[in-house]
Amino acid sequence: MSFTVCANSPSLFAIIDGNNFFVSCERVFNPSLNNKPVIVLSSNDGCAIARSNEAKALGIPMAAPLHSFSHLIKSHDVKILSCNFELYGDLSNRMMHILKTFTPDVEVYSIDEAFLNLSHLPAKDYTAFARSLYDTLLKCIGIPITIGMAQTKTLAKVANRIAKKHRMTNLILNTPEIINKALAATKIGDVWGIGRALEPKLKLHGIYTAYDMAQKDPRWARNKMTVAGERLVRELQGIACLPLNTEELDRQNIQVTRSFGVRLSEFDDIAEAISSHATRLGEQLRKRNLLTQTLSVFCKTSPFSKMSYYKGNGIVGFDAPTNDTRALIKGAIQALKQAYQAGHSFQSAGIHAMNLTKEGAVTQKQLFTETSHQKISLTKQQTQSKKLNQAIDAVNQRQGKNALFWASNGINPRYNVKQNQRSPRYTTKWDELLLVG
DNA sequence: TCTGGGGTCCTAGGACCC
DNA sequence: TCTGGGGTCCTAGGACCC
Repeated sequence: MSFTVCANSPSLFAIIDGNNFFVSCERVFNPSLNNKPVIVLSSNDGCAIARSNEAKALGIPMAAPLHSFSHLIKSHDVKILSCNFELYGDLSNRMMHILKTFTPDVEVYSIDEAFLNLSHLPAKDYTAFARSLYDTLLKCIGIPITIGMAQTKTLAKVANRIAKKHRMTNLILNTPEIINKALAATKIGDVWGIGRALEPKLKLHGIYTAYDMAQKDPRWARNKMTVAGERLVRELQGIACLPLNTEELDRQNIQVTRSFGVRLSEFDDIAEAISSHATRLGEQLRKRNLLTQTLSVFCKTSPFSKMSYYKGNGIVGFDAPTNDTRALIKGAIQALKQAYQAGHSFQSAGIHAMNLTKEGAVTQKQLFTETSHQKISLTKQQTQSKKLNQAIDAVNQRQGKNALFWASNGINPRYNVKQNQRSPRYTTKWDELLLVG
């Protein structure tokens, strides 16, 4: 793998992220949650995926399963919410839109984070700019943010982390003294790019903080951690290796995975879930004008169960790349037959589309396997499928998800996830608007 | 009893070719 | 009996992120 240090890279990066983002989204429409411990749960109300500062102070860890802190919920009146990604996604879009009014050089990094290039600003204006960004987002969307600024993305992440810890709205690392102090105060496991597996390995080499890592020779890091290690050391040393990616790239793969509301054993029940996942997948592919050549499907038992763990996989390929829901469902069920094994208590199932291509591009396989006559008849069929899928998408867009659905998804499906505490989708559903009495 | 879901990048190793 | 070496492509799996 080739390795390059970025040429013409911004001389100052900012990372902006929404504080406890999902909790903050909920608080926008429900101020009674302010100043209280609040938790947002993962799909199926499984574990904590966002915590307010008050909930963090109670010692509820990230990704902790609900049952492991149920005693705290009662004793400290912790407010519990199911996740509402439609709401979070919409507020995220609004946040990114506002950021782009400040500068066009925005990289949307995740639902709650964006990198900005601030090189165009005079040095004396950095803090005022950050303050203005904070005030605007709080006023227009109601989401508090934290801003970290430094000469590389990795250092900006360090700045952001420290700012958050000290409840500051922004922090800039702009002198060697401040940078070294910040690095020394950052545990190696808290550095962006160092995960669970690398942390203990680095400690064996006497690296406990980001400062220790920054003292290493990049060649040493490459030897121990391959190209990512070399990049990390250089970034910590202030040499930008990660560019600002302002272009939104096409997805390389799309997956739809859900755990079931209850354990399922029968093939037909799991087939209904997979059929529903294939429907969601089709919607995603069409929204992005993508086609898939290959589908893989899995079903698995719970990894936490005392019973022996089972995961089955199945894979199907299509003659021509497709995003037609009917073809996807048919292929997915075929793949599930390979993955399924009777006698297990299944906990979740998923579908994964790979080898994605842009709609309109003809593959080499099509080019050489179809006569012109076949090509014309296929095109006609594809046109009909496209119209059908478009019509269904339009109805569901207007009338709500699943207003029209495929019978194979099940009339009263047993796979439905639990979402007992979901807030209204205030900003995207007319019948769920906030009412002021 | 109860433990999420959706991504990316990188490498090693096998198959295959000349 | 003696049986190369270098290249590409693909896939699985591990690591990371949010």
